[in-house]
Amino acid sequence: MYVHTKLVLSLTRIDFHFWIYLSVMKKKITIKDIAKVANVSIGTVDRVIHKRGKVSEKALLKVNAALEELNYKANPLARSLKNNVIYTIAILIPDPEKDLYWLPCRKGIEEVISEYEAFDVDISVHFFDPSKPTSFVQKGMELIAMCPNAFLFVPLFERESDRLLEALNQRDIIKATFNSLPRNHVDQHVGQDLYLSGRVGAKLIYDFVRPASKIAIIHIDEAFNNAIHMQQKEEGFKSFFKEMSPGHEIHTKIVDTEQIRQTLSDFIQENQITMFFVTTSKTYEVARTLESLDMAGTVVGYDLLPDNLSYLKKGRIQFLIHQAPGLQASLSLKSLVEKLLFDKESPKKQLLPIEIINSENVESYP
Amino acid sequence: MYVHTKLVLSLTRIDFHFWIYLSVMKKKITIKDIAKVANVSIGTVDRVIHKRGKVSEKALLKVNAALEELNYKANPLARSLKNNVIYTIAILIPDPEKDLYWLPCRKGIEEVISEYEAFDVDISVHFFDPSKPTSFVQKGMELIAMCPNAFLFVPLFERESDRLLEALNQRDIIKATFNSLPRNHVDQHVGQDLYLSGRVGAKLIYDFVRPASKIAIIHIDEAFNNAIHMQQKEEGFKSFFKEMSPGHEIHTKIVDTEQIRQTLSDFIQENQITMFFVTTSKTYEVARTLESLDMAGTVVGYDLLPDNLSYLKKGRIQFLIHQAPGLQASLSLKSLVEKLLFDKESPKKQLLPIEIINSENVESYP
DNA sequence: TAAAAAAATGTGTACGTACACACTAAATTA
DNA sequence: TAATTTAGTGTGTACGTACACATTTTTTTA
Repeated sequence: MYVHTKLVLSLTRIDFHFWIYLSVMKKKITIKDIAKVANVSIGTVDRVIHKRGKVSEKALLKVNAALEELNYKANPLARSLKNNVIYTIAILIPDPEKDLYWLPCRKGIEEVISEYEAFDVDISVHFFDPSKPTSFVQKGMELIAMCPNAFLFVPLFERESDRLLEALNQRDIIKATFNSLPRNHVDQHVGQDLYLSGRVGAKLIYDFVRPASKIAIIHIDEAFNNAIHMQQKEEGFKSFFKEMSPGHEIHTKIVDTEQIRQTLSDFIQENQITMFFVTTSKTYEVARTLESLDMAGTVVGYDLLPDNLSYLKKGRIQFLIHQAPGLQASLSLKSLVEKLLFDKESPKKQLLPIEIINSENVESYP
Repeated sequence: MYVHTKLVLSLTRIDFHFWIYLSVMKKKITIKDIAKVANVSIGTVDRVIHKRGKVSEKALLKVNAALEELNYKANPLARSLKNNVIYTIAILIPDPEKDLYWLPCRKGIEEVISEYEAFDVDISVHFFDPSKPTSFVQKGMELIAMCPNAFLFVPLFERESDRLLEALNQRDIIKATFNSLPRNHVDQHVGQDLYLSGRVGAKLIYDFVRPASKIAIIHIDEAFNNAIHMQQKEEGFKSFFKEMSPGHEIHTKIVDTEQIRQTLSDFIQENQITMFFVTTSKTYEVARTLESLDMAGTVVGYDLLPDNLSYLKKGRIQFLIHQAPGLQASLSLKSLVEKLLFDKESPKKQLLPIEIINSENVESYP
């Protein structure tokens, strides 16, 4: 990749420092170097590299040999500069105003946007209402119609996501998703293993379990049918207990956000539950209910929302599992940008670590 | 930053699609655009941007106005291309052959190297013997003498690191460190808050504590004097217990790697310790000792070494705190590369999250 | 007021890649 | 053998920035 610059100098005193300087210098291999070594013009080298024919067999051999020998790598900067195209990336995420969970996600995206402000990419963020699948499809279709080079979205709804993907297939748009569940035929997905996530929750609770402890899985959401992610967490959770403590009974409760406090309160008192695995970011609801009932309990749930954090510090939530929505968003966006600008390859499916948060290490998260 | 390209076209059928295409297209602002708007030559614009004078007040005003109005951002690609310099980065880390802990660190660096293979950076990795401070200084001095553009190292030893930093100050070399402890006057440091890290360990153990439990902090290392990081963890640990359970006695034991098993075994039996916070990656030594004594115990320690992982899965280690040496290394190297290539700014001090690992979420770590 | 000096401005070229176009040499046809 | 086609090759220019140098304009001096 590099060659030491050869040089022949009559070493006067002044030249001497120059020589030291140059002897350390390294030089990148360019097509010009290849052309020189293969004894052809840069045009021929270029034709070989891009395989657009019109090259004699003899020249082809020589150029390929030189390419190999000097280990040529095209300069991505020059390439990108010449390319002179502005790539567009459209992003569709749930409205953070409607659900606070998505706030870090927007923040992460905005950071990446300003990071690449000076580059030839045009990134735009759009929101849908997480409680309205139709808003998701509508906004999505609008964006797809504008034919961006890449479309990055949160596949919150199963069927609706597949509809968008179908539309994307018609056009030549890179398909990328993050968070929630990976769909088929997506070019790139960044997320977490939700089944494993459930097992992690189970292990955290298991460490506190006594034979008599009553355990419940709580799902808090308005659109449970579409949210398979909660089901996957439940499966993971149960699989762990099946292995470690097969006899232990585990209650499951789906709670609507309407009259949530009363429902929860009733459920807890009726069944005398003391250990809770909450599958969504609304974990604070359980902590709050326990607090109002003045009951002790072990609560493990999801995400670093302000309300969750305050209960974590008060000791009413023992652990939170961090889904890092911001990181997921920024990672997937970065991958897209670098793929477009420098055609850097990135893994098709990237599962981020499942991070365990307690009252202490929470301080180390931004 | 962008302008919609204006165009006036007589719309024949063929032109129509062309028009649609162009009307969506955006164009980056270049110095050429600025020159046009300010009604001067690009040379003048260039002089304004680089503040090298020889510009009339009138022109300066016009150019600055245009710069402001169009929100000009120099194209980092073109700039870097023109720059045409190969930057060198020298890296000095402990030899992974001598201490397995550093293996992911080397791996992380190698990944970044191949990631930027095609760019104008020349990154070289060098090793020192972590048990020999002199080897650290010697290798370090050699590298500094070669005058790289940046020098990235692990400040494992206090005094010796400061000696290197002094040498670096003589020359115009960017000073970067990761892992261990941040030193003064470094341009960039990536690490973890070790005091907080100790508190996290304390909290993890605290959740299991019964009034009668005997707790010990175990330091396993050969050169404790130089390793302030272990002291910081101890302080953090104790501070937590002082707050939460002031009366609880906490033993502290420094163990040399020589005759380690015997020493540990004796210590544990004599004091009837059941809960252990091990401040280094050699946590497996404690787990192994407990296993051989056939004693139950709670062990919290550091890092995902193979031996630690196997005891974690066996249940003989409850939690590991992940210091992510690989991530620290790759993050700091990336920052350096991007600073040199695109002069992207990065925070002077970056503290990574303290990650808690148990037998389940360990699967989600690479 | 002309000449000289200083200040301001514009032009040209390079970085490395990519591609259009012009060109030369060999192969085919009339 | 000349005219034409075709294969193979080389040259020139653009991308956006940065800087050296040439040129123009203004100011100062004689």
